[in-house]
Amino acid sequence: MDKCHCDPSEKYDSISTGSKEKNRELALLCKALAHPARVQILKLLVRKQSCICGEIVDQIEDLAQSTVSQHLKILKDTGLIRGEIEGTAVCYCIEPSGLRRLRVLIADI
Amino acid sequence: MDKCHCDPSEKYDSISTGSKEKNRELALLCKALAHPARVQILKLLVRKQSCICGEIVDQIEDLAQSTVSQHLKILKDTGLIRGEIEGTAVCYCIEPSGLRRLRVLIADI
DNA sequence: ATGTTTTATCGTGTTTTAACGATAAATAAA
DNA sequence: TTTATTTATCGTTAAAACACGATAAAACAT
Repeated sequence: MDKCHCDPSEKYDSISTGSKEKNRELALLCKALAHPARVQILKLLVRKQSCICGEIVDQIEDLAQSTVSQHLKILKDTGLIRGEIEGTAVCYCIEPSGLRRLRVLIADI
Repeated sequence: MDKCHCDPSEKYDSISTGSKEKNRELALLCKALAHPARVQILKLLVRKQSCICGEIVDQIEDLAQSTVSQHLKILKDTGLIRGEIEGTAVCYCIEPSGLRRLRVLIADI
């Protein structure tokens, strides 16, 4: 609860808020994690370092299969996970570069 | 592009994806950053360690004053920034605990 | 007291997200 | 070949996000 005073000596022009592109990129990654189910899926895949097939659907309780499938698609399109067809099932796993990128951009804030 | 095989030996029950509450919390923080303008505002306030009054509106080009105000409100409600009335202006600054929390939860993934 | 500046809020329209059931597509099993 | 299993996609509905102009509220200046 400390005070908060403006310092007019600092010029705004001299402050870079990073490239527009990076901001957009971070916003997209964050949007992908802007839903509890997607956070849960990502964590699940991080912890089970080998990948998980469709039982993700069972883990995410209270959501229909089609809904979970949508969430998986969002994570995949954002580059945070990867899916590979394994017979009749599909095997999802972390896309490490995506997660790394997220961490870098967050650190950049 | 390495292979991706399921390991049926790992039991899903034994894997914790963190408390539902934490997942929800991270999702909310991420949602707050799920828009480029909000990312930009946050970065601006981090870099200018003393706070900035309404010129944020000028920095965020192409958005109306009322829209920027909405974004500021979202960041404030999420606990990432703080606003304090300073005469007729309002002075925004980072809420360090919020950003710290975000970093912790991201690291937790 | 009156007018000006700054910011928040309201009302509105548009777009995007979220969720579901139903169904299609692909493979495996019978 | 037929049937079952698994997953993605389609169509729909409801809710939330986004953006804007207009306006209200508060403090300052005249």
